[in-house]
Amino acid sequence: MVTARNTRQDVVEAAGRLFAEKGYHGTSMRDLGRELGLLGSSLYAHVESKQDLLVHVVEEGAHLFQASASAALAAGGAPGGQLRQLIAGHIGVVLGNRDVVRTYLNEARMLDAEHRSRVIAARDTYEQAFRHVIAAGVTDGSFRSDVDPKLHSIFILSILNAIERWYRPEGRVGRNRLVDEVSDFALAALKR
Amino acid sequence: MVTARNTRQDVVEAAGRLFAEKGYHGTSMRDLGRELGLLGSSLYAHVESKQDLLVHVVEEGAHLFQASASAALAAGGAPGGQLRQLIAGHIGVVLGNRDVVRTYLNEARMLDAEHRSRVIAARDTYEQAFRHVIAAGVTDGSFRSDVDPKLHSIFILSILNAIERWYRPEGRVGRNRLVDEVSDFALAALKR
DNA sequence: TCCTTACGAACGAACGTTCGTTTGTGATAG
DNA sequence: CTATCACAAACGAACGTTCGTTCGTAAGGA
Repeated sequence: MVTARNTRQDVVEAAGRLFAEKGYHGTSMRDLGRELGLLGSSLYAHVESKQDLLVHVVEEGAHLFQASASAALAAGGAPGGQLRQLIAGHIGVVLGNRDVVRTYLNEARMLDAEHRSRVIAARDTYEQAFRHVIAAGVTDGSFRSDVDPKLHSIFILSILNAIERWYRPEGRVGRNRLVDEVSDFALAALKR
Repeated sequence: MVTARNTRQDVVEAAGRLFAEKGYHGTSMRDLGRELGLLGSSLYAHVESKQDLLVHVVEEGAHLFQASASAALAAGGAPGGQLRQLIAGHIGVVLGNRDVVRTYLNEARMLDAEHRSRVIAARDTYEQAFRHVIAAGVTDGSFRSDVDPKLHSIFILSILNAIERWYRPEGRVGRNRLVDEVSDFALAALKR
């Protein structure tokens, strides 16, 4: 394949980029075409509709996080270490797929009701991974007994999901340092 | 018959509501008119432009947070207590002005470059309040010496700004409990 | 020869906004 | 107490533009 023609994946990627930057409703099909050197109408050779593009980007985001949680939990180990794994995995997904993640976090509410509720369900499942690890730590005594697993998982995920809003890879905080800082911050409130 | 006529403030309020719910670009002037029982064109008796509406809602949000920080710091006291005041104030603003805050947090990036940079500057000033209180706590020895004030203020603000995304006033977590949980979570990572 | 890719014109709908007109209301003058 | 007036609020048609999408057609590799 020599010719630099565009594939469906190219379109979805560009959509993730523009949706992240200008929002779903702030991005037109003609904008998206321009990003790929095409006319807006040409995109319909690759994609069913604009909404279809959003669905694909958001579902890719959901899948990335789900896969990350599965990998983090598969290793097993003590709750403290597992939580660190979950945090490191989440940060890896955010930093490795910024546009997809931004779209996943900010534009999922623009989906039609059916797709949106599936995404919300996926998010809840993902949050459960954090909740369960924290609850396990409370049960086995490695975390404080007055910890509310649901609230703490929300707090930790709030920090993790905000990273795309402020983090700059070229800044003074490296990726490993970021993982450590977030983990230490989260665990300080949990450790007995 | 008492015709409930609309004022400029009514329009701005309704705009905050719809911008929060469907996003700036997802809200049309006709949507906004319908919300008030008007035609879209009638709004121009109260407002210069759609962008103008966004400016007013976002600047109201910026002002609310700024006023909250001023009030929290005016009381003085130890860094730990001041941080609690900042957190309580922030949560008060979020819970008392949900739509304005949601628009402030999510739609400010849709502003034109000039207004957007002013909002970013205001946000940075607000974050400085948190940074300075944390730095003061490090200096006077009430917080751990290896705390990075900038990172920790970002983490705390991440938790605070995410509240509008998940908190339900009718849920099991009351407002005072929320303030306590967030404060304890934040201070656990700071206390030596 | 297919099949994929892209074009470019065109569609109807919706967009933000303008404008001349109508409506209701409160103040004022007789 | 009523008639008149000014004015803000709202209407509704219309503007030029952009929207998402469709379709017939052309090009070029497999």
